[in-house]
Amino acid sequence: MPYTADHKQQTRVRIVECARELFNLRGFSDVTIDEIMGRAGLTRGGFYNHFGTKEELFVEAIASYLNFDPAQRWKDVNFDATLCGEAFARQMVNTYLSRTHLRDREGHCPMIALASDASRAGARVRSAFRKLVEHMAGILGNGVRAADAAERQSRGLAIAALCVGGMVLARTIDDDALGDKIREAAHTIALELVG
Amino acid sequence: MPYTADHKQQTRVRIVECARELFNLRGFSDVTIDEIMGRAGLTRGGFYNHFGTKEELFVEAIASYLNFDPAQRWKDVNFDATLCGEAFARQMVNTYLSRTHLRDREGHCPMIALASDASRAGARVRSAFRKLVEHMAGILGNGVRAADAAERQSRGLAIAALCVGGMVLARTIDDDALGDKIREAAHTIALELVG
DNA sequence: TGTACATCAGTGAACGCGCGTTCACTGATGTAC
DNA sequence: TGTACATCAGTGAACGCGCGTTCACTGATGTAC
Repeated sequence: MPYTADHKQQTRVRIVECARELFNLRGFSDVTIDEIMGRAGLTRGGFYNHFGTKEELFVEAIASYLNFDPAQRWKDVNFDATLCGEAFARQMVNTYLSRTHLRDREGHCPMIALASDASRAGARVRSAFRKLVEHMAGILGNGVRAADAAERQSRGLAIAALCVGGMVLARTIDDDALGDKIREAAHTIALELVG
Repeated sequence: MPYTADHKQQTRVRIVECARELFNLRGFSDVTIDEIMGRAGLTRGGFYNHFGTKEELFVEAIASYLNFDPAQRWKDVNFDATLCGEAFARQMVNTYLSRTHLRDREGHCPMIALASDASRAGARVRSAFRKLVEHMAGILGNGVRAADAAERQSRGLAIAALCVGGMVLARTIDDDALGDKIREAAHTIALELVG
């Protein structure tokens, strides 16, 4: 067998990362396979050695964010993966609504820029997207004071909505100062809601 | 002058409405001018009698939502435009996070499905988008109890983020029951935040 | 150890299709007389 | 009032371009001997 055993796998991971960045920047439809492969240091034709279709890559790009490590990408973010409960939820709010996250327009969470593209895509894309929502809302719900499991879930979902919505609006606005106000406003309220 | 004075204007308005609906459904890039004109009962070629470019139509489609009248589109929504202050803000939260609004995937607010497309578009599109955000946050801010103008603005922006984020996630999720839970959770918290 | 071979990740040209935009033309309608 | 005309909203074919996908080929690398 030519090439080392994980050579192809490494290439595949690189393509997925490049795709997630470009999709974040310019959306699923407007990014070409040519560009993605170029960013990964490859050429167009090789794409189909790794993925059956462009949409299959979209699935992977979204799903890959479940393994995202904030501390690795953002040196100024102290992310402690060993925390739990309220402390972990507060940390997630602080990281998600940080200025660093807002400014990283290619590395940020796919829910911020790709929700609409995902809503129009196939079942596997939407399933990957749902897993991100459930993951985030689960962590936030675990950190919240609530009377029962239903209220815990409900508040987790609402705080996730506030985090994502704050970033969506802050990212889109054509006025950096106002964008940062939106981010800060959402941050303040989200922390209040965690308790 | 052939045709009545406002014939062309009426056609233009119809094109803008059809465009907003299609953009909401499938995004700016994936909707063709052919489809938009077809929905408006016209043919492709006539488009450039009304607009210089496809992006110019995008500006109008977003801006047109400022004149949106919920009561006219949604018969089951009682929208009283004469309310003011807290009552008007509560009414906006109730309408925005209603099941009716969530289910109307072509008629809903452009901020829900088109934020990413807008963020990648030109200055005029982004300006139109910002006006929507400011309009909504202004109404919400006016309905909130706050110590000063800055806090009023901040809380208005945060509630707007929660409304938009709740609809973005609820709309994208591939599980109707969970989608509605997200909408309800955001609705509950948004009403609490208005006060 | 060195060499020939087999494998398959990667290449790049080509295909087919569809979209934004242009343009010469049509024909319905308001106006002049 | 009736008719000829001028206007311009609307038509639809055509253009140019770029993208997703395919495919025959290349060449770097691990393996067999």
